[in-house]
Amino acid sequence: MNLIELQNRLKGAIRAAAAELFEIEIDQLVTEVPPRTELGDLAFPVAFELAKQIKKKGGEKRAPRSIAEALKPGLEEIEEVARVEVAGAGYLNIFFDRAKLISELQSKPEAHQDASTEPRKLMVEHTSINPNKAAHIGHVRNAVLGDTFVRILHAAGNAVEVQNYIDNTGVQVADVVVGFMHIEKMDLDAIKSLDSSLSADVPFDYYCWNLYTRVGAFYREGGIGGEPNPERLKLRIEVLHAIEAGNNPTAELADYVATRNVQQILNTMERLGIRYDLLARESEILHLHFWERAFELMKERGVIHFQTEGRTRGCWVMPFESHTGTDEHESDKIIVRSNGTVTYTGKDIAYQLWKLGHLGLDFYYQPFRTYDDGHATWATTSEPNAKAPPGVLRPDFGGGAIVYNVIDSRQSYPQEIVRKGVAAVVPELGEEASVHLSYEMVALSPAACEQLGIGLSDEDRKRPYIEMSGRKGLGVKADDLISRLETDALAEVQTRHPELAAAEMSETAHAIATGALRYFLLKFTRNSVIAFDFKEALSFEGETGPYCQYAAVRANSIFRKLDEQAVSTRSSSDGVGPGPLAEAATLIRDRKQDLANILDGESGNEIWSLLMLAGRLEEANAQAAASAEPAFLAKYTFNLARAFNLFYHRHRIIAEEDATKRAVLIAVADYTREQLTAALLRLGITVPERM
RNA sequence: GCACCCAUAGCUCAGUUGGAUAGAGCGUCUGACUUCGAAUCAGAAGGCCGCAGGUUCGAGUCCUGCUGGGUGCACCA
Repeated sequence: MNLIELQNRLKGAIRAAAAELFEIEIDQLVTEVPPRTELGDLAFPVAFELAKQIKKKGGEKRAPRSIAEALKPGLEEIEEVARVEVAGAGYLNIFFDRAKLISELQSKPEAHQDASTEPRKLMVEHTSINPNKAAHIGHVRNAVLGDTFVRILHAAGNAVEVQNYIDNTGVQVADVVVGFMHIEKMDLDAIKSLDSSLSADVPFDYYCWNLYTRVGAFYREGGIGGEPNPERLKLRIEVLHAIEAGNNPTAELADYVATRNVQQILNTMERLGIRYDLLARESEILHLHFWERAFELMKERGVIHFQTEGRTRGCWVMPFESHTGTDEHESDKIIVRSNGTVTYTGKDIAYQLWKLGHLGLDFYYQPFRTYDDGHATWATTSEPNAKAPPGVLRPDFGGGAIVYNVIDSRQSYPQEIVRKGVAAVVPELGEEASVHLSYEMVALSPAACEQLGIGLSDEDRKRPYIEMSGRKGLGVKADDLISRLETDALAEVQTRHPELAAAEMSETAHAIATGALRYFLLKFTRNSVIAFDFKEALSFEGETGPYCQYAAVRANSIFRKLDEQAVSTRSSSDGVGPGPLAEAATLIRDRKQDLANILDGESGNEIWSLLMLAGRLEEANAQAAASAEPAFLAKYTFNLARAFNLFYHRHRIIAEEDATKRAVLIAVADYTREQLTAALLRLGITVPERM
């Protein structure tokens, strides 16, 4: 028995009563948590809705309170319900049988397997950083959002495939290649020897970050702000064509640069506990002719048509009536240019069709990286005979039932076109199969810019935030920030726990740093712009990841102490005993009457409300999954940690003299730490031994 | 010009498909370490929820208009 099951039973009882008494089918039954525990554990404002329905149906006017009274008896029959009160204008407030429920909540675990009997697979694409430079904090928001959402979907019982799209043939990679070839005058061998000679301060992706900003200036006369230099811009086109064609020294060089950056980015993400199943590379979408197939499908189904006149003469366009055209802007979206080349959106439709299992073509695959725990990240390849080491089993990639694309909100227009295009090609899929999991950008606060030594104009200083730009090299690099968090955390650990071994110290510092950064990026809802601020991001106090970790660490230390006590008392006798948790469980099972007294009244309410909050993890998770909003789970986790810290302060658990009360406190603390640890794990945050 | 997003405490943000007295964190002020560790807790102060209408038993939440800010609308990716 968990709270969701209990809630469903209550809903069932209300539905049955409404059907029987008023002949009304309730489609949406709202539940609510009363503002204070004294008002009950669960509330239904259903009588208001029923009053409306009854009036509409028969014209009879009936007071919500009397409707609530009529529904009451059916609810009171349920075993775990102690009593039901009608409150306010007509709320149905449910009070659970606390003594009964506390022992039932103890008997876990809740297996979700029954929910996931359907074979459908969900797919999440996230990170997808252009492989031409190091990751910055904005990229990390994308990755953390995506990774956390994957964990939430998993916890809800879904099969999930994680993809990271690698645009290894695009202009951004081409620009860095131009930098290496035409600014640095390097060939592939020179780049390789440079790569192996780089220091840890400036690894390959950092080097590319700097080079990329120099290319921006290189394209203009006299540097940034100057007129475009057509001769040099032609180099970009040349490189781009060479990369697309493949099988030439430039393409080989580009492949090395892109692959090395992907490796570096994967290293960065590994620091945050983020991994992928598949790296889908644009080079294969190109070379395996995914676009050509999608083009055929789109022509067949009449999704696009050839323009014979007007400004877009010679192009294949997709009509897009929801956007009205103006003099400046076309209402139709060009998919194939008049020179015959395909736009990015066209390629994206092909990729999306493959993801959903409706392209009729597949990639070849090879392992890109394997991890100690047996996990493997695969990459696409155009080599049909790609080999995998023995023992590494290839999963079936693609064919997702629903595809979530984690992409920032600036791309909502192209994403809309992809969604509509795919739905037009495969009508039975519908637009619901493609979900744009959009989020607002991470920008820099003016204060953060100054700390980075970035000069601002007076105009910029007045703005609420300044957009980061890879092109301008304007941004906080992910590895820099993580390292700084680790340094700060390590200093704290060293002063608090000088007795720990060095390895354990740095492990703890790493857990804290990851917790701080992940929580910081998750506490904002997706459509809120994060104006990055160093002070906030580097904080370990207040609403932060470390705060939540600390609550779990404290809870664990209670049980460590309890175990130590148990061991020391046992050593004098036979050396075996039931252990403190089992003892508590026995007391809870046998002393129902004492239990009821302890859980009653003001002090009982306070203990009980923590247990109820801890019991709502799955509910919070389900809501986070349904609304694709990881922040919801982050807020829940923080609130649970906060409630535990309060509980921790009010009760001396180990020193409690009343045996039954002690058992209750132990049971509640144990249940809370389990739920809190599980919640944190879904946010990708681990709980260290000590901190 | 058109589309989408945002506006809630001094600052940064929550506020679940409309529900009971609008909540956190930071900052400010006051207090709590003989402890299961103070990366903590308690208390105080701080709100015409951008403005004006509307819908209804009920609106921070839904609708319309307005104001102010952001983003997008390439034969770029």
